Amino acid sequence: MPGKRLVIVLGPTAVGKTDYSISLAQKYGSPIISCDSRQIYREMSIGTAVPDKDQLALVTHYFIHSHSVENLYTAGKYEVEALKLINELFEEGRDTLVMCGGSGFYIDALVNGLDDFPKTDMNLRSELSSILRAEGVRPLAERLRELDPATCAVIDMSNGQRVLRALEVCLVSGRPFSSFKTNSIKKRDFQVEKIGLLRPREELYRRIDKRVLKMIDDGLVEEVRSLEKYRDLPALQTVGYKEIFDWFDGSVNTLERAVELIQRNTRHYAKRQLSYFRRDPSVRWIEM
RNA sequence: GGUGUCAUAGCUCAGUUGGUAGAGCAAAGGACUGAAAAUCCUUGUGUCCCUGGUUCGAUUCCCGGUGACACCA
Repeated sequence: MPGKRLVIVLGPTAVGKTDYSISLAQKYGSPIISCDSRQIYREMSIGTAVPDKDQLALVTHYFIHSHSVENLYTAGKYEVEALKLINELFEEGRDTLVMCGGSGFYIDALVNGLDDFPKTDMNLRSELSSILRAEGVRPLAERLRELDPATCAVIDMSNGQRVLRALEVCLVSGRPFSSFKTNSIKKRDFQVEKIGLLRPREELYRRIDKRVLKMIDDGLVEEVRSLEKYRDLPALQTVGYKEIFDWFDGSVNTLERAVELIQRNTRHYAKRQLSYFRRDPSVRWIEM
């Protein structure tokens, strides 16, 4: 598809991606394809800072509130579903599409593609997870060392989640995790343009602090209460939800303290997003 | 006003039997192939409150000062 272009608006949380992407989408007459691993869940709204009703009315948004926390969602699924949608929209005759989001791994999955790994066995995963919880990474790391030394040389062996995933793939497939990695970039039928939004750190942190207070005013506590039954699902391992759950069960003493923790953890998150995006030389940065 | 305790990293504090100091948190940097708002790694020079004394050497001991807190008046 010559001349087709996907413009991706990315950046740290609270930098102002939503507003920016809406004006861009209006300019190009494009819908917005969201690329956010949490706004995708229909049960979560306030704590994930989804675009509000008025904003959603201005431009069609995809992958906002489109899935349920009850079903595990992954970057791999996103790659397949988003790519399908994008190709359909281009086939309708559009030249430019706007994508917006802060989930760097999802963006990479869409733009470069992930390798084909075997399907996850959830029973095996929960078995390995309980070993990780009870005994730490070591037993998993030792098994991985036998099955896939090449991966051990490359990944951070103190990262339980990484070790677990590699081991899981080895056990499910009977092949080393590393043997699935091709280091290739999948071909896409469109050009990709990445726009990164930036603000001075202090200003970004002020915006984060302020937005968290607004979430509380908007009823975050009630939203989290309504999701208590989902507490252990991966989707609810999310800044803004974890801390309120901790307040419910008393491991955090006061709501004020929970709010402080949400603000701090959101700052940490923004920082991680920045270090993820900064290493991508294809991003064109714009100072807000 | 008197007596006592304390004063060390942005914060909370350890410590140095006298040889110029280190934890947690904060903060900063980084990694990332299906949980990614997840998960993991790295980074600690600071007038050790100020002045003077003792000493080869004082952040450490002593005198005085300043400030905070507590108790007594």
